[in-house]
Amino acid sequence: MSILERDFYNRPALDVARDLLGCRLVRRMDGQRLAGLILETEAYQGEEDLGCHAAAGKTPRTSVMYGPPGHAYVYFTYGMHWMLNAVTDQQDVPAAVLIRAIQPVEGEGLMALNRSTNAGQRGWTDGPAKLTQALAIDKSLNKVDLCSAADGLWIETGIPVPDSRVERSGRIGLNSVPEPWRSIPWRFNVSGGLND
DNA sequence: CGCCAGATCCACT
DNA sequence: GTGGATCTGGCGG
Repeated sequence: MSILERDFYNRPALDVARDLLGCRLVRRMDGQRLAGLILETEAYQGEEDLGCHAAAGKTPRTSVMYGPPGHAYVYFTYGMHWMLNAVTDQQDVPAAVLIRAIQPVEGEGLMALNRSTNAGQRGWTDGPAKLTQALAIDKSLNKVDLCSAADGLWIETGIPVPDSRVERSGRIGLNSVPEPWRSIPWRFNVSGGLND
């Protein structure tokens, strides 16, 4: 295993979003490892990106995005869901990458327990709020350092994903965000999963 | 299957 | 007071 270093995150969100595909998201719970390969991401870059929470400026909620790269930005939405982002780009440039889907590879049993539904394995972690539930991620992990295993959440190198397997599209769920931000192709996903 | 409404609460206006 | 980077179950075709 090799934990991604801070320099990996010290780049624009668009670059980090692309390169996080295939990397291994790891959560330590009760001494056990829960992990999945990242299949889908979205980039949110700067106050000028009207789809980014930082478009509202620096607030208590968005402050972590203005800090150093390589930390977790975990926020609450829709009255019941937690979302996991990785803060990117240099200090004072608010940017982050939303992790939208993973493919479980370690600790599948615990993930199933964390998810209430009895859907197939693919249904455990194929949405941004599903994977946070499967990995027991909530506000207690907001702002933790992803470049260290000390806080129980980090990202390791994984399986390289060639450009031929990467699909791009507009970001999901930005229903009231004006163009071009609503449709700009800042969502990345691995076509067909990683069943190599 | 696809569509739709309900759930539920916090940050920001 | 408003609406959201969502998910789920129920209902109809």
